[in-house]
Amino acid sequence: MLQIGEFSNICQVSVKTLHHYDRIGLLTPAEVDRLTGYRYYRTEQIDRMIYIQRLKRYGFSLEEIQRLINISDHKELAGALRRQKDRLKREQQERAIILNELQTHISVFERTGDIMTYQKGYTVEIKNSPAMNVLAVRSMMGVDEFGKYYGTLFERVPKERVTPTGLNGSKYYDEEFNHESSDVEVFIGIKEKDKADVVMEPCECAMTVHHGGYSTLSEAYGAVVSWIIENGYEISGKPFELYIKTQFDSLAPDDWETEVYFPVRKK
Amino acid sequence: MLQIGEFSNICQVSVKTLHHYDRIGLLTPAEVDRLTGYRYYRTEQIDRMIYIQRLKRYGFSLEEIQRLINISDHKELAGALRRQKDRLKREQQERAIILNELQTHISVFERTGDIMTYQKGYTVEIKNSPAMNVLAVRSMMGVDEFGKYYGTLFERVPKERVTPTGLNGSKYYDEEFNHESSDVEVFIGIKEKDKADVVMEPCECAMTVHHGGYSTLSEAYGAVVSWIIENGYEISGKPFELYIKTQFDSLAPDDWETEVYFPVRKK
DNA sequence: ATACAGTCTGACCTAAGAGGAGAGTCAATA
DNA sequence: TATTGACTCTCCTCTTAGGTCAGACTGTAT
Repeated sequence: MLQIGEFSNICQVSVKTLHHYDRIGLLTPAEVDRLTGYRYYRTEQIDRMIYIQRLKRYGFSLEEIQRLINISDHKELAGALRRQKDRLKREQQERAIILNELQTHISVFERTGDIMTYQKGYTVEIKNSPAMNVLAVRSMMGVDEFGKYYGTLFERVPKERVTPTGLNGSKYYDEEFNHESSDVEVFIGIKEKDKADVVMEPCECAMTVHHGGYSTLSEAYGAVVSWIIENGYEISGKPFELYIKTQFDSLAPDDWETEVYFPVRKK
Repeated sequence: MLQIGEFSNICQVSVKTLHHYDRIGLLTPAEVDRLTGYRYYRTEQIDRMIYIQRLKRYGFSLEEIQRLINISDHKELAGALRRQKDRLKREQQERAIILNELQTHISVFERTGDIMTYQKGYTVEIKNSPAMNVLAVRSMMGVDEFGKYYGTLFERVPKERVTPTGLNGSKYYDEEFNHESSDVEVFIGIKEKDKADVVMEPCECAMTVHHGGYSTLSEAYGAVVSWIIENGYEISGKPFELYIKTQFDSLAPDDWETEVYFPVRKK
């Protein structure tokens, strides 16, 4: 039987952590002295502790670890691990993009001496949005679900014998911003007007082109809205984006291109 | 003047976030109605908000962002950004190692059907630790500072005209485990006994070899301690590690090799 | 006048422990 | 046997970056 201090040492975790795990029932000591409350652990519990630490390194929360430990089905467990692996991979990619961005930002800053230069490069102009016939689906969705919805749209292409124009985008219906779920319509342009879900008429828009990954798209939005206010226009409709160059053109995030449109009218 | 809702929309942050930033003084509205408490923002503040969001993406805390915004010196700011870049890079590397580990773990699990197999592979044996004469430095340090201390040791090699044996390691004096700072002695083996800081005599040890990155070293410790208890030995001294194959042999983490020693005696 | 959307403050909640206070416990020494 | 010092206990507060109500105002449109 090991005292909590010895056990903590062996497993390389703090006593505080063991207290915590006991409280939440993730790893309860093999024995607890009724009188003194002292916790005693068995050597067999080291394995469990090490397993827990490993799952924690893999990025699972303690709550998830609880569940994983109680899974007896091999396939279920393997599935959970594989999903976590995919999650980690996606996160790695996102962070790689951010790192790249930071690197660029630093070099721009060192050349120009202005920390804002990097985000001020938007040229906003008034332009008629293109007329488009689109297949569209509108729903509450998180940013990471866009792909799913585009999938369903592209599945309809052969079924409904329509011809994609290659011009795809999404429109934001939200009044207030929310990260997890927004009211978004994603759409793909098609040639056949009669088969379209929605016909988007051209309208006067303030527009800019965003270069780079989507994590900085809000800067383009900010730039356009600032421009609209400062130039005596007002917003007259919901904004939308057109994805001009994307990952599907096998380009790196740095080379992606997105057009941001805000319908406007002169005040 | 923009209401908080409009401003939140433009900048793609929630109203709550704006409340929060106001409270901590990171971004206070240009005007607050004395009577109603309503917050009003100016369009110029969009830039600042966007800058804040950008720094947040770079991984700075709000507190750090406060400080960064008030830095007027270019070099200082560039330095902070570069340090952050290095931090992100290091984290990326660590996560890449973990991802690799998880991948291996999954494939081992799918082959063996046992989730523990991966961490049970330690062969513990009784062995005399090698006699060593070492240059050593002992201090309270965090895991990430090891490199620094090794640097100071290697600087002494030419100065004191000693001959490294290539056998390097560290010894842990802590009773209780602590992540941020442990009482550690790092040492490098040298040939000259008379010039050594410490002469490590051979002693009976329970020993195992750990393959892979250092994040899982605690599993080797757990394995050895378990073995010691189960095989009727007791720990008679402080444990230490010898780094046999490391990054300095230009190997990937998977191929690193570390020997873990625990001085023991038969009970 | 009323409805309703927008906003306010304030209180409590999150994950995974860290830190500390004050009290009790264990084993070895004087 | 008494005491010391190390170890452990419970309980409390604190951390980040906001999210989630509740209850009360406010502003505008009908």
